Amino acid sequence: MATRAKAPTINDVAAAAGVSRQTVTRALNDMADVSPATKQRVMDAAADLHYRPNRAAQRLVRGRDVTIGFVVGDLRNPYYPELASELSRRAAAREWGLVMVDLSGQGGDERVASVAGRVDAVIGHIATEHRSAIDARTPTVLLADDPVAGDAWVRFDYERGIRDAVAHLLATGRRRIATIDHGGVSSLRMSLFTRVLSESGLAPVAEVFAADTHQGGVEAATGLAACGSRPDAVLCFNDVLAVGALKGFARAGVRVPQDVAVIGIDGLDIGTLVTPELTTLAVDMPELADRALELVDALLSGRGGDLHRTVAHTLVLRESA
Amino acid sequence: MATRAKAPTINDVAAAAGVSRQTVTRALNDMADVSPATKQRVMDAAADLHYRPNRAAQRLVRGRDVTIGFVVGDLRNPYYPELASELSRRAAAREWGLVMVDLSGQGGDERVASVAGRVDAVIGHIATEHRSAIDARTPTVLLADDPVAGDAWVRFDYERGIRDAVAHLLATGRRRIATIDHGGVSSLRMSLFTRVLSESGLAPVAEVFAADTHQGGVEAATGLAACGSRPDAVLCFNDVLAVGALKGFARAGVRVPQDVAVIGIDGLDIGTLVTPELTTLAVDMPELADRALELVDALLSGRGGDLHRTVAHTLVLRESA
DNA sequence: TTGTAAGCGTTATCAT
DNA sequence: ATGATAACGCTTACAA
Repeated sequence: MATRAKAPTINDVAAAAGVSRQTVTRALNDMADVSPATKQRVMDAAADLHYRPNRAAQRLVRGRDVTIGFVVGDLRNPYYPELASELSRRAAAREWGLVMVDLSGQGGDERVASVAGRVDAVIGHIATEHRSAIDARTPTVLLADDPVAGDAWVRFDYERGIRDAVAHLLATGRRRIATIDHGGVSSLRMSLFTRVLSESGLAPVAEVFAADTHQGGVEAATGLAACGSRPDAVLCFNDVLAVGALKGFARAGVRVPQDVAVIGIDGLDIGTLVTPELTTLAVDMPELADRALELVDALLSGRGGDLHRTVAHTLVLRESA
Repeated sequence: MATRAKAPTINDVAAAAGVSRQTVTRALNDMADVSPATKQRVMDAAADLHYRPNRAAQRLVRGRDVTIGFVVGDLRNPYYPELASELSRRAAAREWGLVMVDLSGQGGDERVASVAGRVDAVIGHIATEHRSAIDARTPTVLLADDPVAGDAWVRFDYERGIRDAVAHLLATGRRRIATIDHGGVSSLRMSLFTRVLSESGLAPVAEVFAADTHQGGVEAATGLAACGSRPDAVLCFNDVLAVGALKGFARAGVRVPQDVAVIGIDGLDIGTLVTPELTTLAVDMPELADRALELVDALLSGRGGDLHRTVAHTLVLRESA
């Protein structure tokens, strides 16, 4: 379609039906003042030519509308759908369209660039590597742990949640604490965790890096379970990894939470699907969605003000810790 | 924005900068032949007025493009994101945009209607109640268990999968078989299951209806576990319910698969996250996505032919049965 | 009932 | 380097 010869226009239909463009519009849009016969003739001609009105043209003449793009790393990480669900609901309420782009797989850059070109604004956890793919003029709201200068963003504040988590772990007698991180270097959230831990004179007994998938969590936990001095608590980069860890430990015969406490980050629904249910640092998704859209609004309306927001994670105690 | 006074146009910028429209275009799009001074002046004026090019106009002049809408019942059921992920990838390959609409919550009808108006075609598991909200002229590809006349659709064929499942259950000595269905009346897939079962002279020992959520599954299993003559196998309407059932049984102290076998339908990733891993009737998502887009293509290009496809579910044996 | 004319906001072409 | 002048496909007055 994108490269089809040329789509029939309303003029083609008019010509085929032997009427004017106007009559076609009227017939096709069920407007008054069209004789049944003419209308039928127009409809037939349209069907015949496989005519489809050009949306861009329709919108141009009908007036402005807003579409925003939501860029996600991988739709299969439930974090994104959960956030998307909130965004979708809220965007609809403002009569904004919401386009989602999944960056997993090949050609992420192209996809980011492509969506940026089709929408009025972009929201997303956009990895640094993809940020340059976004046209500088496309209003963008970044969702990130580490704020980036020059853009509108919503950042996450783990401070309070992590302090509560550490306090909880210590209170329940955990001392051999490990982390399952993701990526090549220590993530901000894990660094923060380590720092808070050090305030109590503790240091992680292990810091393992895993692929950001369920399987990565399984493997990381398997390794941890096998290592000589097994940890008695693990903080995971996110819930997906944590759920994987739960499974890895279960397989290795390590009981959670008796032998080891497991804490995730995100507060996803899957945390309640598993047994034991996952204790996690949860983010308030509705709030996150609200903040993000609020910034989009500010960006689109050009009204200045502070384009930065912070949402805090809170500790949700369930069964795994 | 949708109702903002009126957005500044390129003409406003041109006027403000004291140049022609064309110069503005050139300056803003980094084209050649613009003096640095002029360019700067234009940029300033644009920034000043918070000018944003009208996408509809840009698209109109740049040529046709295709956007398809994917209507989902609830993004939080992992089935949808998994399918969306496939669709997204494939749509991108064809240079089609993909808009997702989550129908959960209030105002589903409006949302369906709204998206139908913004896209070139719609794909989705669209409940009968919402179908009428789609403009009759919007090409639509329905994904459903029960084919509906007059539209293009992809239907699911459980026959083979269900036969394999029944054979497996019988071969492993299960005789007291129950179902956890969803909705008010027996779903097609469950009816089929019951029918196949009857061919072996068996009938479900229980048919419970649950809310289509994880929690619904938990409750259904809890009830089944408590009932006097507990089933030794359960087929669930989908994986989300099945995972809930797994949890409900675990809580009730009923072992899976020793005491009861649990089988889901869909083949979602979450089935591998839980312990024991879920045995399920899986659908080939990539294939499903391919078929759906193939039909969209046929619809858009107006080329006739058979607009119906069938994809079969296959039994994936894991640990729960 | 139907047709004519005038845009909608942008980019492309061709002058200047 | 800059500016007229046409499109792009559609809808909405306004005529006929």
